[in-house]
Amino acid sequence: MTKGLHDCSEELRQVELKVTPARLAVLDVLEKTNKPIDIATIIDYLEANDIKTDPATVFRIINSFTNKGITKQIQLNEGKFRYEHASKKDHHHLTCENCGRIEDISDNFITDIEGKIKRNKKFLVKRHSVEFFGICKQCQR
Amino acid sequence: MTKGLHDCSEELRQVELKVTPARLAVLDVLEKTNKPIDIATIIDYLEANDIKTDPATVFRIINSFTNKGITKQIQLNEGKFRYEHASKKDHHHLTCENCGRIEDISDNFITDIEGKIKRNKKFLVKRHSVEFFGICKQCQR
DNA sequence: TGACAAATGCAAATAAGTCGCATATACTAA
DNA sequence: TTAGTATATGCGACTTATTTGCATTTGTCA
Repeated sequence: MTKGLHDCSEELRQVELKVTPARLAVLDVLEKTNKPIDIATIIDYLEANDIKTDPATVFRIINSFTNKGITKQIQLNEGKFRYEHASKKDHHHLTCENCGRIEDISDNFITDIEGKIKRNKKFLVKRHSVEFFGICKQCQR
Repeated sequence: MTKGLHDCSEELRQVELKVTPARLAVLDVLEKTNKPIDIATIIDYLEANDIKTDPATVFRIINSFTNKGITKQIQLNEGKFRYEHASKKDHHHLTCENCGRIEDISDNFITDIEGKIKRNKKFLVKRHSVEFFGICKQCQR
């Protein structure tokens, strides 16, 4: 049993989710990928690693993860959701509309704005989604 | 022929889209609503106003509008798109997770960030999506 | 180890959106 | 004003993303 797997088991127990092979495998992809990933990609990964699961199960797993705060649901103006491990520090994405590459940028400005929104609008911000779309360095050549 | 209708016709001609009843009606809902609206709501409105159309047509209309820059596609972490008239000045939304109300806030901070992104990351931002979710004033009581 | 709740697999259902094709309609130019 | 043409629409089928019900399996914990 590797350290990696052990950590993931802990993570599941802490949110009172049973430790199952499918869940460990999904946690595994999320860690390996480190970018917002869609369900189809997760399923491909599981298949490639001979972990037999049903798509419905993967959807259920990801939903339980999101409910428990293990993952965050993200939308990049596609007709589907992507997911990212919630342990990543506050950050946003730069999505290249040409090659699809997704870069991260740190979030060191939204907090101020949320304070402003609270003062001016009396709206209590609980979460935000900040996404940038454009052309990445490589594709500008 | 009302002034309203005439304006909408102009808007369509300017982007080389033929002026049809369905398109005028969709432009009409978009103006009346003034908030990001989903396809189902547009269809409901058309039905309520006895404008006979097929859902496929509405999807096609909205897509052509978005391609021509008449509307903007927006995602509020639902499994679908919403659309908003592009003539609205740069702004973002505050979506209440309790009652669903959508408020606007003006955008007077993102421009700076895009300059920073360009300098630091050499990523050329072409558009952004900035959404806040939380609890609105009314629902905080 | 056995019981029980929770997780999974499978199949079917739903929702959002797309596509092909035949027909209808808006625009253009005569 | 009208005929011709390109475009838009309606309809039906289809795809993709996601959900749900239900029977079965599997973690967990005493």
